[in-house]
Amino acid sequence: MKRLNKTRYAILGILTQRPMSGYDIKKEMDESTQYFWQESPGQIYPILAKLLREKLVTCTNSSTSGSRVRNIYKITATGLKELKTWLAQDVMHPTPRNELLLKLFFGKNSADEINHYHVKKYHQQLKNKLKQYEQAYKNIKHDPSEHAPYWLMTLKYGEKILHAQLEWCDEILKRI
Amino acid sequence: MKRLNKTRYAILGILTQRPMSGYDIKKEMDESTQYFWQESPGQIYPILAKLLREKLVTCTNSSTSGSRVRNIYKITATGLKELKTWLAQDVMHPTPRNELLLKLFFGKNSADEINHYHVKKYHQQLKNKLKQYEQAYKNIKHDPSEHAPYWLMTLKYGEKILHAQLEWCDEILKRI
DNA sequence: TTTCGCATGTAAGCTGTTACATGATTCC
DNA sequence: GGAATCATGTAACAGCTTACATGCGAAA
Repeated sequence: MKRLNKTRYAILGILTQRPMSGYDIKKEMDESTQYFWQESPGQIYPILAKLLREKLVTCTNSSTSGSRVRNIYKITATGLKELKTWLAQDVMHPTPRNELLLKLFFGKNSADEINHYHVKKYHQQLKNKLKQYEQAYKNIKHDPSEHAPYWLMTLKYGEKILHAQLEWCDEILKRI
Repeated sequence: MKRLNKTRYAILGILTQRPMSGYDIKKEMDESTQYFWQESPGQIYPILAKLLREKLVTCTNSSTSGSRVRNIYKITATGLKELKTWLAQDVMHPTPRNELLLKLFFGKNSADEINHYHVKKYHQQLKNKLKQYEQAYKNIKHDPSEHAPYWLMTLKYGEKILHAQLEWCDEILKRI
């Protein structure tokens, strides 16, 4: 089973919203998908060039507007088709690594103050994240985009998980 | 901020249970940490050799027992010290990628039957996983190891998350 | 004028997986 | 005898991050 490049689909997907530059794509992801999908510029630019060669996107060089040069990419009909094909394919669910759990699993070798500290700190970070989710929720609710219902589903997922994680922290902190 | 190799600590941590061969380490992880940490043989063997060179483990070649050759690795005092240092260091919490959420985020470009299918299938897989967790829970409860309380904490985490994920699936399946 | 954000890209390097190679032993 | 499992390893390469290089325009 070969691994296939999902970055290309993430980029194509973002481009269904509107034509964008590589820089815009990065920013867009930082504002919307950052809790379950991130890309670095070192990935985006080379893959954008590849997508262009494969004619899945077109590029208009907007140097005409008097301001600085920006490469604006737009998804093509072929690109949209390729995206839809991928969307219909079965999803892989690899178990992500969790460093906190690994440390806790070996917790016997550590002082319990240390184990407690790790969980406590995690708890604090989760609470901050939850606030950001609540803010994002407000923003999307007023978004008239047709995509909004789907965005809400992914947000809902994050919230549910966060609450479960917070509950777990509370229980663990009582134990150690 | 450089990334540091966590595989070495996973291996050292497993070796605190008892001396083991590379093969055993793999099996041990498959049976205990597989829901939050996995390693492939292609990682384990080279890193074991490296740990040996750094004197964090020792190796006794048990060809004497008449059976086939097995390299049994044992953690040294230095190795244990290195493990403990790592255990005390702050934990990084990178957001793992989630392909299902990415597809759902782009769900507007897909038929809703497809979106529904993905979530439904995920739901089924989660239910199977939950059964495995319940089995693992029973096994650990009867384990007299001093590590057992910590193992239970990681298991608890998995259960909490699973329930949250299942709930989310139920809600989403009503919507699409 | 100098700093910051915009904007695009490249190169190096690490992590980790997959696939392959090899051969012994045990069980049916 | 043949299959499955035990057991150790290597090579190729995909994927991704980090750091770096470059330069424009706007604002302070």
